[in-house]
Amino acid sequence: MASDPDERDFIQSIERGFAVLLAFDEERVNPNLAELAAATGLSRPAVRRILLTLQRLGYVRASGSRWSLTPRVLSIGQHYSASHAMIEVAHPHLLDLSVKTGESASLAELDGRDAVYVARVPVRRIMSINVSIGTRIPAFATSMGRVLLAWAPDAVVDEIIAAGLPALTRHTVTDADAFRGVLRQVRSDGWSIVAEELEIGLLSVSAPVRDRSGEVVAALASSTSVGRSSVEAIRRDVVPLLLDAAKRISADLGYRSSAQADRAVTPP
Amino acid sequence: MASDPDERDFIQSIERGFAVLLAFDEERVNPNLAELAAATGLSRPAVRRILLTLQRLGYVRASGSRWSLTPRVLSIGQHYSASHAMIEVAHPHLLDLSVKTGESASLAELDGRDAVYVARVPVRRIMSINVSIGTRIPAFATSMGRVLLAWAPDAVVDEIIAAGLPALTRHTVTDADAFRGVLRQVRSDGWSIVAEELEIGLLSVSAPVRDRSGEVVAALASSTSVGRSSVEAIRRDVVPLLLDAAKRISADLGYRSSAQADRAVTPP
DNA sequence: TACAAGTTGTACGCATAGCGTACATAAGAG
DNA sequence: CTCTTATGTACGCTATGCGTACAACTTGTA
Repeated sequence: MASDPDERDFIQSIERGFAVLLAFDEERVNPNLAELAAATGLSRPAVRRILLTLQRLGYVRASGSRWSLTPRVLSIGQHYSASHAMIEVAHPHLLDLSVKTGESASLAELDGRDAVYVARVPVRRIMSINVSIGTRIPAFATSMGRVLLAWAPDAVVDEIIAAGLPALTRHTVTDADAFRGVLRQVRSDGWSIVAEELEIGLLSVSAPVRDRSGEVVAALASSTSVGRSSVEAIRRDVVPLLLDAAKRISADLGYRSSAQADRAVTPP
Repeated sequence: MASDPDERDFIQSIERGFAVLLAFDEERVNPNLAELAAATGLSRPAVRRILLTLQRLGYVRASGSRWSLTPRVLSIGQHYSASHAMIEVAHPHLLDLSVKTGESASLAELDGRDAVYVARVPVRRIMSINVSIGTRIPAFATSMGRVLLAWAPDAVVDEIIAAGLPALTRHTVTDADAFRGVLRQVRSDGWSIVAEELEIGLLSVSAPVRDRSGEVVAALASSTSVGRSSVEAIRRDVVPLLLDAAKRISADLGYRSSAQADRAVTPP
């Protein structure tokens, strides 16, 4: 019933704790004991013990016989931002890019098959898409994801292809060979534009950010919509700004391009 | 050595798992086993088992003998936002308030002694303070915190006073009786302005948001700096806008004011 | 009012999950 | 090449956490 705790050095209770914590979602906003037990596949007494534990730790709260998450769970993510200098370093550059393009700017990292937003400067529009830090999007169908995959180990790409490339819109690249070709193109171009493959109307362009070791650690992106721009306009106007911003973030992270000597070296 | 697992129905391993996860912070960005063991007070084999477990769950990653968090930890907070309709409901109103005031707008909830940002519309300034969703600030010295405390059970206020009211700046209200007086004033005014009590130069004003049961569940705030505004200007210009926005969010949450009939009842 | 259906709380004895001590081993530093 | 400091491994014991089984409530229905 539990997933696969067949390995040594694995603490079952921790897995179970997270299972219960993550069972709170759109489907289960205020679940009761029985619902959580059903959702996690654990016995009711086990779920109860876990909930009482999480309650004592401040992550969940009971109102009658219904349970809900507390804002404490948001704090867990704070530790990520606090422990990754890149996010702070990148922020002024995101802001700068956003001002120059008039569009939202984002930074994402790869986690499994998803790109995860780790920093973002939104643009003030009423109908802005609901994207926040921590939001996950399938890597294969987004510009940020493709940049991350283009420089990722082959095994990662293979695993994503093996998991399947579903057609999220009628424009999504779903053929494995075509997809590998796209990644090769991204690697040679140094940037990726994806038009309406994740969602109709959505355009985004992305470039890699490297750390001091030269490894691609994140993808910088600028996104807009078909109403406001086009693939051609992006290629002409946004790509240079994006590459420049990505280069400056990389430089701030200590990356020294071997191909060309960077003029502005400013780690304050 | 462990904190106090003396109660029944408490799963020690879950507490330990979070202890290790939260030991990653500014102090320990890439800790090794020994550092984490020292930080948590656990034995090295125990920390190792926990790390291997967290690694399998995708929350930490090993690079050599150093460990670091993965962006997966950011996803935990997503479950909070997903399971709290208020955040989505409030967003357009935050945006509207931010546009009207030209300042950042925020929504926070009370968690222990802190106010926790759960939604926010930042203003695009280079020197914007580094506040993001999940950021915690001491409730007693902020306008949002005081609004939340003004309508919180006495026990919560007592506990905060018992924990002490440190002088964070030279303007901070640190006297227990004076503080209770401030909360009484907030309750009768229906809003709170706090000037430079958390940080020199920081001004903020806040008003309560109620759910359908009439309980105060969050605080809406507008914040600015002494260079751009003043307490008098906020009281005159911002308070009416803030109260209006807070009222509309409350209405969207199903709150019906008993004192006065709301004219605009617009749940779309 | 009594019954039924669906809850959550509690007790308890067993198995084993997870514990720490102790030792082996690898990697630098001097 | 030894000393130091780190991480990996083994192992036996204990108490931690497990699920079954039952009790106590609550709520809707006959």
